[in-house]
Amino acid sequence: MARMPKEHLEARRRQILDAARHCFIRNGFHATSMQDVLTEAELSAGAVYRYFKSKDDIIAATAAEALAEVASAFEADDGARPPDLDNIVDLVLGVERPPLSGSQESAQLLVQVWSEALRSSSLSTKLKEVMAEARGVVGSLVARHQQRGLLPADVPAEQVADVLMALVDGFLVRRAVYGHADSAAFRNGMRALMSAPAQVTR
Amino acid sequence: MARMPKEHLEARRRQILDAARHCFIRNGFHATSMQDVLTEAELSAGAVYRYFKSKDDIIAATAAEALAEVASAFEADDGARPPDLDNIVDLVLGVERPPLSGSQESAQLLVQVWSEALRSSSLSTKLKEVMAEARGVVGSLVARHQQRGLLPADVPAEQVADVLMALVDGFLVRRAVYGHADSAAFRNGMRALMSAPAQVTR
DNA sequence: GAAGAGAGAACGAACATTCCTTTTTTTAGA
DNA sequence: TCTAAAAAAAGGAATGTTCGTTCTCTCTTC
Repeated sequence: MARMPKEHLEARRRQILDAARHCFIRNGFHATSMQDVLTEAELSAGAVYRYFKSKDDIIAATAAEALAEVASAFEADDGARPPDLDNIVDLVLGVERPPLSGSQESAQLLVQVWSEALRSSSLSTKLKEVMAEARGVVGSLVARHQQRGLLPADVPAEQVADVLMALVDGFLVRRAVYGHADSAAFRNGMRALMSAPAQVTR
Repeated sequence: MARMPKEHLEARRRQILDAARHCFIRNGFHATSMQDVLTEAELSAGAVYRYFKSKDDIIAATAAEALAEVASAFEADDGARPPDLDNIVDLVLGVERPPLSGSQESAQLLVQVWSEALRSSSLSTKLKEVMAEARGVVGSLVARHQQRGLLPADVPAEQVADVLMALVDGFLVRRAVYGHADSAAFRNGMRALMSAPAQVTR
């Protein structure tokens, strides 16, 4: 037998997924051709089809990684943290941490994942799972604030969590469309809305 | 000469755009084939290509109408209105008014428009224009609240407007992915966050 | 030397678009 | 008012391209 070391197999797979990710971010899942991916990966068709059985397979793997990135960004906030709720955007989008701080590219890919989820029921299922899990994490964060009297307790924590998560999604849309999306200004706006003492940005 | 009444020409154009809209919502811009559109519109290729010079032309027209829908939803809130800020989602998404209340379909199409804007610079430009205009409208709404002391005045109104608009976008994502997205529960969550008197949903 | 890994030509299907034909409609002349 | 010519509108087969995928052959690695 002449099986190559599996580290090399995994490296090849990664090489393909990275190339595909670039192409998909640049042109979307369906406007990207296999030839585009092959060229970007500097590999032949025969090579790529040894690691993925179809283009849809590559799309699914790319989308799954994007969702995993989101999930881990939320999971990292699970512990009993230093939570100012108006910091949640920074917390989740990771000003210092790696996860979603890949900035514009991750946001752009996530928008594409949303739109692909509208036509792929399996992707839609995964997306809903991630959202449900995140709602739980953020919901318990909200509940702790309610117990401490920092938030009105007469509203279900999950409803507040939905609003906070919608804020994150809306922020990601802005980050995807414009390149920057100033999280400090965003946090400022949140503070004002929450009637908390605000610090002026400029 | 034998030119048909222009009302019929416009009806044909509408028929094509409606069919294309359905297809695009169902399958996305680039996974929808011309044949799909022709079948849905119950027209031949020759007929459709008399009204649109290319598929990209149909995509552009569909996206432009979606953005116009968003723009008009925000413009309708321009007057000195009955504005509770936490009602903005209902206001903009139109619980009673027509604009974006087309519910899931409009939200799904808008997500596709976002993702298409990532690869079409002309669409990206139009999207930014609509966002900028909406920011102005919502910003002046915020400014009025600040003048009345309902919001901290030491934060630029536009920063608060950005947060509110991000909320709307996030809500639309939920409405696109799930079908429903309960706006009453969402408003409830906003009230809690804003420390305003909350009404319990259940 | 055996077999996995990769290259790249080849394939059929599907694609957007065009082109020619047929049908339908409007208008002008009688 | 009816008819005929003309032109527009629609149909649908045809076209050339591009797509995703496969197949065969060569090279590389254990």
